[in-house]
Amino acid sequence: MAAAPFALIAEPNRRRILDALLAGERPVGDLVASLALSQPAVSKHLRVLREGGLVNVRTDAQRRLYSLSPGPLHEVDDWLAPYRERWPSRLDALEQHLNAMAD
Amino acid sequence: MAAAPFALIAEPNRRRILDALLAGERPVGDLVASLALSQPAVSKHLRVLREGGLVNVRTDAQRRLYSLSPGPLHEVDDWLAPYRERWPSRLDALEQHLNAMAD
DNA sequence: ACTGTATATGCCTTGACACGTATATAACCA
DNA sequence: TGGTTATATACGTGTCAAGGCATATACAGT
Repeated sequence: MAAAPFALIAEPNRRRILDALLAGERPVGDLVASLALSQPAVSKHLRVLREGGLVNVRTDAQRRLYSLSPGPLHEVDDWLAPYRERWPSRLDALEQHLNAMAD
Repeated sequence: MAAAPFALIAEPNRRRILDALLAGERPVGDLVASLALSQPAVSKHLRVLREGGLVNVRTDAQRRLYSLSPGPLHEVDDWLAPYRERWPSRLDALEQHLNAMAD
């Protein structure tokens, strides 16, 4: 049951997998090598990402090449929009700091 | 131990709390009323959000007024940046559809 | 067919977390 | 002080997800 993208990117290792795929498609073995994680663990994350529509797979002989499919991240971006408009400026940060000191 | 913003916004009810705060600061009771959730549950979410720096509290007599502090969401936005550049166009979506049909 | 390589799945354990109920704390008011 | 309102914490419970190890599956080369 394809999880929401929010939950998908909550897992640090999954974010690292996605980050690794930014450079282009990669076989599972490559990902295992770059994340200090067991091969089954990586395969399971890839499955979750696949079911969530964040990655695609392509079969190449025994290997399976995973690539990005960032479409669903759009939902996160959309949700973020109203908050982006409320981004704190540096002055706000200073103000918060002073408020914290006043406590 | 202030959780990363990614984990904070993974919880749907927490997102709803943040969304409710977009309109301005609110006492806990208001939030309880708008999310069909027990008061303790809301208080706990607020605690997590507070520790994560996503909300501020202000005491007003017996009430505690929570307000947004969206700064940490910047981290999510930053992480999202490289993916945003890879957003699928409608043509990409068509292509994916065709690829899926070809399987 | 047999072996090796690459990846996926099954099973199990563990830890985290979301929730509710009950209770504590705090501020207000009479 | 006692009672009432508003919110926080303690505690117990159920669920779920992430990880590892073992094993299955798929493909390739001999």
